[in-house]
Amino acid sequence: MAERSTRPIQERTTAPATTPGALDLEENILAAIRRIVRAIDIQSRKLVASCGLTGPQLVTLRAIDRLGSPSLTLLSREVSIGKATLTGIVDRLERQRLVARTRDSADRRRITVSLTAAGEKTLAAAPPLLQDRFRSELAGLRDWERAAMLSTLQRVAEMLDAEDLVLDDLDAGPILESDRLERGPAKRSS
Amino acid sequence: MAERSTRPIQERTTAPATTPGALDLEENILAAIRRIVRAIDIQSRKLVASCGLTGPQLVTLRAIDRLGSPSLTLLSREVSIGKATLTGIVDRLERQRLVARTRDSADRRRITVSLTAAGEKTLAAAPPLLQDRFRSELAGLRDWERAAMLSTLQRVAEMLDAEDLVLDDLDAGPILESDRLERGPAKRSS
DNA sequence: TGGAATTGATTCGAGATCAAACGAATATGA
DNA sequence: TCATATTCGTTTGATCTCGAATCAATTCCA
Repeated sequence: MAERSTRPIQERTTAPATTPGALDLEENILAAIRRIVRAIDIQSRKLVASCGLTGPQLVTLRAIDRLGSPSLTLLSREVSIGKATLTGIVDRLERQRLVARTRDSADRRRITVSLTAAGEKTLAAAPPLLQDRFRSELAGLRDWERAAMLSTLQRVAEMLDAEDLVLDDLDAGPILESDRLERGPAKRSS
Repeated sequence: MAERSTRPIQERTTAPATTPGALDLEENILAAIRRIVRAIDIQSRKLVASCGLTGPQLVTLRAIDRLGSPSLTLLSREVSIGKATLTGIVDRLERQRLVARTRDSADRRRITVSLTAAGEKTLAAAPPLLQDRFRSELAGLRDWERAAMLSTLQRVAEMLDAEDLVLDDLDAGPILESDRLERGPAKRSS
């Protein structure tokens, strides 16, 4: 602090655009998100040590298992990862012999990805993606708290990404699946 | 839509591991976070087009402005970015002549980073970090809703990262500054 | 004083991330 | 039929991300 007084109000050249004070909120939101992202990334690296898979790799592996033998584009939509990125992830998964690429005979542009036996085995043995501490704290919450937490995260996600659904192509319908969890006001703006 | 009924309950190959149903919550939470991350990343790339700075670069620039001429380690803590990462970001910022590194004369291990005139100018002209749509929706919320949203995000961040505060070193005290916003129960676990 | 431990920053290695550009295959329309 | 458009996956280029290892400077203790 104390510094603060040295630099008056810092000349807000960029217009407030919203309510005064809202800017700080934005920065705090961003800061919280940054911390979340970082924590998940760090957890991902620990995962590598314990089972040889990174977070995105494990998420991808799970999605492949869930979807059967999806095409890359479908998989990309499912896990919210761009096709370009997914290509690299699948490359590394394939290098470890956990998945296999197959050209679709009907539509030869398509590549389907499927788990190998080793992949299934690895998947079955893989630890959870989130920190144990998070999971136990989560378990300690009341149902409505959990629901509210998820709901808030999904709300933020919607507010942020609905606008920019560009990502390579990604035109297909909404992928939202927020279980039943009523959507609240649902402010369908725009 | 319609798809929904096609995919029953999705064959859980991986064992539940906790309370049944809890896993789905985790996956949904993770999915929401992934979407948030992606949206922010995409926004970051748009930022580059509009002002030549990426999100992390802008965040860093702002923190430098706010802190005066911080050392890299302090800056690292402030923006929740590892020192290794920050070195690269500052490199690129320096390459653009927006900041300057200076060796601290008192402690010559330290490097302080400060804004150049060009950096200040760029910073003043930089657009907000979050999507306009997000910002306007945020502005449309009631005060308590905004507070609840921030509070939830911070709570999630706490639940996730308090455990893993390794990040190179990062031992110093809490950096939290969530303005006044009373912390609620404050569950000082551990 | 002088070696050991600590701290600050950088470098290295690996992976994730996206957009844009690309080549190949399929679909569409004239 | 054939040219054009669209879709699919990959490649390329740039950044971000971290931990671990490393080098330099400082502090600590004997």
